[in-house]
Amino acid sequence: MSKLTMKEIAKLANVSQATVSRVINGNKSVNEEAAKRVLKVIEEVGFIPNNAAQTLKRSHSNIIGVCVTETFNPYFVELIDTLELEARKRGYNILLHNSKHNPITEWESIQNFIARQVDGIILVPNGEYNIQRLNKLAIPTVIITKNRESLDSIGLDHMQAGKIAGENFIYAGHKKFGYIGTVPDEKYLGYKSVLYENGFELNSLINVKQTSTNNFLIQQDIEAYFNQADRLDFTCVFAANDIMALEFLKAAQKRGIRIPEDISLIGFDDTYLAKIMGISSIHQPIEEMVKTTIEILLNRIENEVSSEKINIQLAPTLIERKSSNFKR
Amino acid sequence: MSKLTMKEIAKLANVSQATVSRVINGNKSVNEEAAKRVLKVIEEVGFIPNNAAQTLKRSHSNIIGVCVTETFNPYFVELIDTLELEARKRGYNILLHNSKHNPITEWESIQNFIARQVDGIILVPNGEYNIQRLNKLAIPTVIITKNRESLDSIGLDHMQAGKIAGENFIYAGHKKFGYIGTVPDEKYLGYKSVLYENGFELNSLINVKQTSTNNFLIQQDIEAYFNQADRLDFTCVFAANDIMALEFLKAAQKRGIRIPEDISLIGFDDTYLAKIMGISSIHQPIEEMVKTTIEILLNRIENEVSSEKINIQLAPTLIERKSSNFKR
DNA sequence: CTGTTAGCGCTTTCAA
DNA sequence: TTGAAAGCGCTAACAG
Repeated sequence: MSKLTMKEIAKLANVSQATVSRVINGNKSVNEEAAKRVLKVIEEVGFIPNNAAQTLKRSHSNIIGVCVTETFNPYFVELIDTLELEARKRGYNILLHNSKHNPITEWESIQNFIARQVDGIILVPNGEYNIQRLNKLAIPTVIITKNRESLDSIGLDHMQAGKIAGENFIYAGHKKFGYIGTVPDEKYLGYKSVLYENGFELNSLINVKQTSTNNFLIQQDIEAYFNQADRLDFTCVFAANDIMALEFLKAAQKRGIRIPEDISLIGFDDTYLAKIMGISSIHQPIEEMVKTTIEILLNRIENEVSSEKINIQLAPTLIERKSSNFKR
Repeated sequence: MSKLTMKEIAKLANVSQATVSRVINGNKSVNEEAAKRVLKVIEEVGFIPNNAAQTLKRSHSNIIGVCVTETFNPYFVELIDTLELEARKRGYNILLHNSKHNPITEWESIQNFIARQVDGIILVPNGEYNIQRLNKLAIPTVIITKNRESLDSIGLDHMQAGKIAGENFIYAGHKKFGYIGTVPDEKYLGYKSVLYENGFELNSLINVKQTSTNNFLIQQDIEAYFNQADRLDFTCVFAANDIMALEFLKAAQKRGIRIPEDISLIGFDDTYLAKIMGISSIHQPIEEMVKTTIEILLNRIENEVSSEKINIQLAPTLIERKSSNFKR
């Protein structure tokens, strides 16, 4: 079945191979009778053109390489899903890789993309490691969820997100502040800066290791914090993502700490985890981000426009749920 | 960068293109000096062989097509992740598709796999729609998570899973039983059969529409049930997956129904959702399933062994957590 | 409107 | 150990 070629189809339909190619590619200038015959044969034998040959010949593949840093976080799953959908609408498939926060794996993925002749790359980057190399490759690329000057990019303003969380807490009357996440990080910086500006400081940092990439490991980090702290010196806490927020919530509940009465909590990503648990969270507009990403990328691929880099920063918004909706 | 070919490498290294191919493919019979020269050039210019050409020539791609029914359920995310890892260990990439429970999309994915010259297919099927067609295609395929006689398959014994849930409830002293899910389904059948065998019956079915493929839609279905029922006529309930279990839990809590004191709850898949929420759940051994799947598939691809179909049914185990650990 | 033909970049005989 | 050359299946320019 899968060993059929246009040659056989041509023979069966009594036309040349070129004509078969024409009807498959919707070329108008084919006799209607002949076209019908070809289509019938294709249908009957279930012929599907060999994409490797097409790619080789056309020197493009209609594939977009997507590399994310993790799939454990449901935020990325939703991102991937949306990316796939929007790409498909435009006639492209996604080749998905997961760098698992490892720059070496990320680079291998990029090489694999090149080998597979992808027409463009969408990357959730791990730091700066491969940005310059990627730039030299001169393949259409857009960085998503974060901003990088040297390439096209679209991301949320993380600094601003940190500020919004901080402002919200300050406005609600908090005086003592906590942060959960891996530092340094722009959210962390933004959060801290707004605290300082208002005469406060960050009282506690619950450090999540960079290598803690699943619920269980994050839970361990948070438990470790709770176990070494005699009492909590903050009344509100901002978590770098919803998984961390959720694990904090669980650890707190386990110890009889009430959310939000004792401690207000804000997460990040606004995934369904936050929705399920009623955790306030900073929303990332996935659909807008993805649509714009595809737009920019296909423009680069298909129109080869200006070399001016595009860098878009989306504004974060806080979705308030019960975990922080409590004035002191 | 990406327009380099072996020809240029050959010229730069002062050898023939064939020799370049030889060193890339680790062919022994190449002069050591020459090989070193070639490697150096490749390194310098960052050459990566064109995979489309390789695939065309070799008539295999080292790609496995994987098509799942959804990615919303974290169970499938974990499945995909493990699949990717195990495949990569064996030198294969994954081409991932999501049929979103649509047999037409599923068939399109399969056709895309053929077009892309995948060496094999791993499928989480939607019913029976494409099983026969797939069989005719004569491409190595293994069905995962479910069993299909006409193809290689590995899955949990869903019937048995339903029985285990039912038995657990009966053993704990329950007399009135509920089920949440889309019916008919093997888990449902197994559950019901064990109830009948013990002189009980299914008192309530909370029907989740087949089209309810995310939290929100499932929530609506469950809310709809609660809203039309004056009182619950069961004291225990088995949910077809953890998402449903979770949404039931939320809907119950909202109404002051205590889990497990008023109603015992068992979910299915044993995802982190169940772990997070302390929901008892029937465990699916992902890693074992995936390893066996890859084993069977690569055996078919690389060794073209017997045409005897392999059908493996794994035994389900119940992981008891607080949602059902309560004797009446 | 249609067939012939020349490659796309690679692997792999075959001879040397 | 090596190079020349054929050809994987397809597209597209060209000639008719």
